[in-house]
Amino acid sequence: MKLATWNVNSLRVRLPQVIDWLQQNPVDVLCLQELKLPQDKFPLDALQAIGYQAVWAGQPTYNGVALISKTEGTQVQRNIPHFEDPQQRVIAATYDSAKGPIRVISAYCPNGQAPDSDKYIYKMQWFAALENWLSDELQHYPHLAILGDYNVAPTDLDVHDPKKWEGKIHVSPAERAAWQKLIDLGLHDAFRHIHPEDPGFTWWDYRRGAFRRNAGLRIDHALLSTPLLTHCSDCLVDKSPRANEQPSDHTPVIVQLDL
Amino acid sequence: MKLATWNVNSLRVRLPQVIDWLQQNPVDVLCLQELKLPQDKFPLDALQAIGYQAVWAGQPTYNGVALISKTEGTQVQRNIPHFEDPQQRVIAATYDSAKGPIRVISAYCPNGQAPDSDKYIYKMQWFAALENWLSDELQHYPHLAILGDYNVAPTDLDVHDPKKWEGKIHVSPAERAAWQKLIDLGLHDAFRHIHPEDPGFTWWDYRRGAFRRNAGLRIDHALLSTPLLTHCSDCLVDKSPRANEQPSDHTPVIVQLDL
DNA sequence: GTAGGCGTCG
DNA sequence: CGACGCCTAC
Repeated sequence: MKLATWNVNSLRVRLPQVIDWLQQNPVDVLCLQELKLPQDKFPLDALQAIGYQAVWAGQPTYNGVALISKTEGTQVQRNIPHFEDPQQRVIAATYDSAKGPIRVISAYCPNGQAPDSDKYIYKMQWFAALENWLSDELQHYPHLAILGDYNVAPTDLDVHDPKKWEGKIHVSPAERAAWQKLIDLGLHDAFRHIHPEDPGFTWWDYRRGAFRRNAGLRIDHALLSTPLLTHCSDCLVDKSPRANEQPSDHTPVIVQLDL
Repeated sequence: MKLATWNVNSLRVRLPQVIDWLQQNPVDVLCLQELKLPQDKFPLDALQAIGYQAVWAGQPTYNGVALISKTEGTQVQRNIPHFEDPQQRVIAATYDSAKGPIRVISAYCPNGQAPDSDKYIYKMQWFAALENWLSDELQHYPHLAILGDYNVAPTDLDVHDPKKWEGKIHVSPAERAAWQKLIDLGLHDAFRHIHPEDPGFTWWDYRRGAFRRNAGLRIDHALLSTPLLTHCSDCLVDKSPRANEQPSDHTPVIVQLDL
């Protein structure tokens, strides 16, 4: 079973690339973030035409997440329960595997703007709510995978120029502490587990030729529950879509689960 | 010698189509309208790369005209003399031919919005200034051609559905009278001269599949001075660019001058 | 319907 | 830099 995550930065604009990518990479579940389209504008037909199903949570202009899958997802959950939020940042569904149900979550964690901003406070509250919810989910679903754009680079290895990023969002101590709390729930960073030394950047700023200079961050992650990690044989970043014509600033991360 | 006119509705967007069209149709002078780019953003390099020169008058967002030519134009005139106007709607230059100099003008006449609007008044004033200037120009340049988007359909033959257009801009009596005053200067409608019966639409609204239904207007014209008309052996509308992927709403008009 | 700007976001 | 919504223009 293959899972993947991709912040597409507008599904309307990126749909041809997503279709193309899925045909080249027929993963079982693709988690999307930043759909940037209202609930009723989701391009379900185009995805069904290539043999995929989908569940999604959209809103106009901002955010929006989806799960694109070969089989139908059940127990679909939009947003974090008990965390009232007009922003659509989470969708979860359960998929069948040979080893029983797998809970898959697509998450678009807040960006946080700047460490002294209201949006940073929201980011921290959001992570607290996520952690609280995940501790619950892990009770119900031992096989749990949460993939998405975390907007956190967990360590300096995940940052092209740690000096430059000091004191900025994505790397601040509070954000890294929030990340650690997720890990402490019994979740594992699949890419870092497989590649202890590879930076594995997943995002490059559109500006100043960041991709060309490989001036990136690793902020898109696949977190796996301990029982799932035992089945994880590979995790990789597919840099190629970042070199497309009209690219997203993020690129996909793929996890191979042998089950 | 071949002259042509094309309202491109953003040269930035249409540049590849213009390059392509010039390579298929290596006219001597191409008059462009609605560049929609500031003076310093004109894509001179791309045109030079295919062997063309250019003079232009740009402004941000709106209007803007150019003369793209194989040989250098001289006595370049931007705007109508003695008619102060921040809107860039006219550029003129002189080109050499076997029979002596030819004055070529690219004109983007005002749209006029609606017959009861301020913009309509401006349109009428603009035409008066144009007429005044052209009577002068004709004294200096017996071989004069003024090509462009006139935003006037001279007769009902130039309108797909004259009933529907009654009382609207492009066809109002005052606009047609302004057109007639240009004709009365000793200018001749090249297309209508060659094709007395062919509607020869040059513009189709982007909306409601107007091009598919051929619901167009003939509002782009080549006017020739009497001495030039004697050399005019053909005039045609090239509808093909209107069928392009991201088309302008206008399509080129080409004049063949045997000199 | 298809342009370009602006302001906002990331 | 490149999304979107809103505005204006044609």
